[in-house]
Amino acid sequence: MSASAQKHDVFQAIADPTRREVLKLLSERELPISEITSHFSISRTAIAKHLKILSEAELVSGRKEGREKIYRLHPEPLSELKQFYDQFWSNRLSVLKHIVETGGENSGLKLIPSETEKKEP
Amino acid sequence: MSASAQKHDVFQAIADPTRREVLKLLSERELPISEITSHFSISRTAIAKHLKILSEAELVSGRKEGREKIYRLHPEPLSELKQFYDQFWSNRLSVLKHIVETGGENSGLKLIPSETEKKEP
DNA sequence: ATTATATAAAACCTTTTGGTTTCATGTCAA
DNA sequence: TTGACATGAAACCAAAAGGTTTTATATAAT
Repeated sequence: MSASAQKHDVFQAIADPTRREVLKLLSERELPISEITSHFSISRTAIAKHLKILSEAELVSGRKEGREKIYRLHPEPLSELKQFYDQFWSNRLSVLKHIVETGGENSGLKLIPSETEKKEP
Repeated sequence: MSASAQKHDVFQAIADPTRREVLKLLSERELPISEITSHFSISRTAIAKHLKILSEAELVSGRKEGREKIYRLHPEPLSELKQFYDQFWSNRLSVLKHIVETGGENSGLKLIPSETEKKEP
């Protein structure tokens, strides 16, 4: 097992709000399709398709138990999100550049006076 | 400024690989459309559309300078990604649950023997 | 054996996406 | 003022997304 052709990647998988909701549901406990469906206003078939996409992205897996299929979350691939995020926001020169260039506006970070400067006003 | 109707959100914006590449490019320095286009094999028009989507998600902004339009990155909204990621992976009971239930397989985390147990074999 | 549940699979439909090509417009350079 | 850029905007297209409905199948419960 290794190189999977992966028709759907994590980024695509989480692009849809319904799919994000499903993941949230499954983060609490594993659930059969029917129960997942009950949380939404769309058809069971539609949910099944969403689950298929999520499982292609390896974010969930389903096992059949009796007549129902029970899905469980596999949060691992979400680390790609963090990676992507970090590419722009963590320990990166570009962030410093951004802050310097903009003076920190809108950066979510601020250039603040040092401790020593702040104390004793 | 506040409630923006936001036709495209961050998740949708980064769903497309080309768009992710564009963001990467812009993380180095701001660039005019033509130059961005030169990094891809698709038309300038297509790139312009991608930029529109990115700017609807407020991930980039463009200013017109002379005859060219220069785009710059606005990484702030990407924090939504981290938020989403953290929802599943950080400081969450569900993570512990997941680890306990699976014994840590595929979790990216492991249950290892404590220091004292490990020492002196 | 019969019926109700839970899902699977297929066919179909509409809207959105990701592209293209074509034409118009503003700006810089000769 | 005449081109040569750099874009903007519109029309058009094929394929993918997100749904629905219908039909079939396996399993549980009576």
